[in-house]
Amino acid sequence: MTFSEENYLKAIYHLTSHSNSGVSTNAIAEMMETKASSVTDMLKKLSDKDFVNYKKYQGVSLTESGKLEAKMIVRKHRLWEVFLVEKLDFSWDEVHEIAEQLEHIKSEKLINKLDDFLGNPTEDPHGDPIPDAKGRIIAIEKQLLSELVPHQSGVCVGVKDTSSAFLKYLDKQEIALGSTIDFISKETFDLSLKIKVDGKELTISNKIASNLFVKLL
Amino acid sequence: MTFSEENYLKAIYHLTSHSNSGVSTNAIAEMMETKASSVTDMLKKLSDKDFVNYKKYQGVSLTESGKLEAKMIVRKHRLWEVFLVEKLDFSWDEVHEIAEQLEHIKSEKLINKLDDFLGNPTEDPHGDPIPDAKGRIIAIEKQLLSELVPHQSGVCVGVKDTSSAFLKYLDKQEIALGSTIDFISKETFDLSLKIKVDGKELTISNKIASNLFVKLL
DNA sequence: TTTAATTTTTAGCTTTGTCTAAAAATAAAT
DNA sequence: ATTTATTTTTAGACAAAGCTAAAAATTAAA
Ligand SMILES: [Mn+2]
Ligand SMILES: [Mn+2]
Ligand SMILES: [Mn+2]
Ligand SMILES: [Mn+2]
Repeated sequence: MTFSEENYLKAIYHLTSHSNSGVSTNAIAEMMETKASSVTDMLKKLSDKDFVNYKKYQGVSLTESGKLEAKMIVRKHRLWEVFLVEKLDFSWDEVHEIAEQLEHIKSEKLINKLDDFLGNPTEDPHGDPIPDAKGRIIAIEKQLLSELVPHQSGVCVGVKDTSSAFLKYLDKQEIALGSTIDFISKETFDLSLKIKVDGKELTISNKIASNLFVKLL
Repeated sequence: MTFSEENYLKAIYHLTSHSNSGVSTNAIAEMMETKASSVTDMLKKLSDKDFVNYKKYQGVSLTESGKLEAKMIVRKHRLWEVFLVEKLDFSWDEVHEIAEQLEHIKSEKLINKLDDFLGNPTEDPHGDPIPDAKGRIIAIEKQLLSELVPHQSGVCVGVKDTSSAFLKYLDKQEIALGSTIDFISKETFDLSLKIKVDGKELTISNKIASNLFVKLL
């Protein structure tokens, strides 16, 4: 399995994880920042290897083996992110790029030992679940802060956007995983939210709220 | 810098580190398990990028920038080996292959943080020196056990052959880095050595002795 | 239901790194 | 000093992964 094949599987996995229907060539091309023609070429290759179900012009989906492969790459990515944050003291906005490289290291023994070394974490630094060695995922119920109604409270458990810009914004506002968030009121004009973060009042835009996952208290 | 370019630089570095004259195309081909024609192609590319001094038919050597690049790859390789052994509890015969992959991960910050996390080790699990962030190497004086004369004693500080087979043999004989070795006598017929390892008497072949580095007591 | 727009695929080209086979240069041996 | 052997380089081919431009299929619009 080449790096490129692994990256395509991962992209298809992420695109199909929420809407579990087939995914389009263009959607993959956009996510991978490549051209549709390149995607078509790769889909044929992945189809020959039985990692995807592909019929011309009809979108693509992962086979069971393709899904497992994808989950193992995601597992590696997220475990390495935990390592970088917990052991090497990286901040959560710096780890994604490095994990993009580390996720391609091939050694089952390595990743399982790393898993143990980290204490078998179930979530990565961004609150995303880490598949176990068999591909099982423990999904916690969480919802977007933007979907709450005033006077509800929750704990911040994840971010939807994991861009460095967004994560740095959260650092600046002192919003972190584990922060208690009380939803006070919503402004009807721009849908911005007045909230309390660990007791401290703050106003955030709806865009921010729709990228923050909370678990209701 | 591609993985392949990095591997060539590393090979040339290792081939020139002892005999610091130019190295032949064939020698590189043999070390990299590839063909001489492939080597020639790569040497042109590395020469264009000023990593090597290369003139047709006249062997090749590293430029200063090439040597520094090579050292940084060796640094990464050896630091990752320390990580695998010290933190993840791998044995010293398992780490080389994985380090061959990890040495290509690109992030200066990562490797320097890893270095600190490991306590800035100066040697890897096989006793080889780890270049620092600037490429400096602290060489300890050591010699092959096969070069000693009877009644000399030393501490085992390194291995020349790092193959899994050899390392497993040493494990079996309970010879490890740090073991005290007393050289008792040499058999004239086959040059085999009678030694004591931490007080326990043992006979080893000359081939073994010529792959063990000791520091004289 | 034709036409128009969009999406997807194909065809052909490029780069990287590899290979084999042949040619050229160097080294060794008569 | 030739001839022979070895080493090194070149020439040409191939697979992987990407691209552009054109063709084909599908979807949307008129
Ligand atoms: Mn990530
Ligand atoms: Mn993450
Ligand atoms: Mn090694
Ligand atoms: Mn080593």
